[in-house]
Amino acid sequence: MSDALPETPITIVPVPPYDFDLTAAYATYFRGRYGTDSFENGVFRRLLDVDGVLFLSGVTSTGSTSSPRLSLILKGNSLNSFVAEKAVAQIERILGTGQDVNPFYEMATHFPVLTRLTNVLNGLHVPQTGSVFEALILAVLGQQISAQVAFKLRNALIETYGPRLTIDGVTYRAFPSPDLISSTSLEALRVIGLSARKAEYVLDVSRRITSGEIDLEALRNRSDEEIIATLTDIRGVGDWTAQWLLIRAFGRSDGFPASDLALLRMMGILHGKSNPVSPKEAIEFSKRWSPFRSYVTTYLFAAARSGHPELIAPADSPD
DNA sequence: GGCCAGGTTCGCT
DNA sequence: AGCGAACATGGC
Repeated sequence: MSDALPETPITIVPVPPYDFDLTAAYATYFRGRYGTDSFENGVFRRLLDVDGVLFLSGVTSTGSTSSPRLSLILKGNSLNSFVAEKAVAQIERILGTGQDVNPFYEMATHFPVLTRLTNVLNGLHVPQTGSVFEALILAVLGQQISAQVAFKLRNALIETYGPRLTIDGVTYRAFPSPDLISSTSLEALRVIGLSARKAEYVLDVSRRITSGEIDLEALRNRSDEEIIATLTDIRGVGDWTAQWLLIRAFGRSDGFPASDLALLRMMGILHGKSNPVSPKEAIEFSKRWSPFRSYVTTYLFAAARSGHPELIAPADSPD
């Protein structure tokens, strides 16, 4: 028997409730296509880099939110059961299938503002990035500038440095590894639109990872506090970036990017104000949502981006 | 044309 | 500790 499994569908059973459409849409920032990922016509695709070998994954839903089931098809040149297993694990993490949102929903029943979000966005899990490095670079590129510009910079970086694989006439890209970025120059990074400062951050962290000085993946076993301390020692990483990584790379439940302008504005609206709350107020207020602030943050952004801005409104009764 | 966007660092008090 | 400037680009 052969251990090759080309194009054999693999079944994944997420922890319910799980809304595949919503979660996959979030993974592509509700844009359909975002760098390495696409979600079009019900198919989520991503080019995976498994130990340097590239595979195209295609995921579709074959179940429902309350009884979820996903079908995964892998395509690549050297597919065998060993790498397939790793690829499945990656997809499960990226699509957050193993997360259990029920404890969060239980807490949400105590807060009208949250109940509204969890009702409409029922089954949204928090998508994860392919690696901690990927989340870090995407976050640095997104610092301060508008989502529009961040989109452009991120795509340009992936286009320029991401390894590619062509399947059925379509070229897909994976996220560039630290060593692929390490060998570039500040000038080359500036050409694709990065500021001198962002270029320094990106190059610096890539080289420190390549040299072995930093091991971001090793942080997965550490506490939230240790992760934040280690990350914020890296040039270019402040509290905002570290908190976003807790949410999107480490899958922690209580990340909260308190200096995020969009988040502060949304929380201002929840308070019935037209101006943003201060980071201090936001942290104070958010304590009642602990330890599920990653979910609150994700659901607020999902509401704003997915065509449900009305969900972000003051509660009828105070929280 | 100016100002601000899903921040961070650096160089001042 | 706390504050202001600089940073790149695009949209209003």
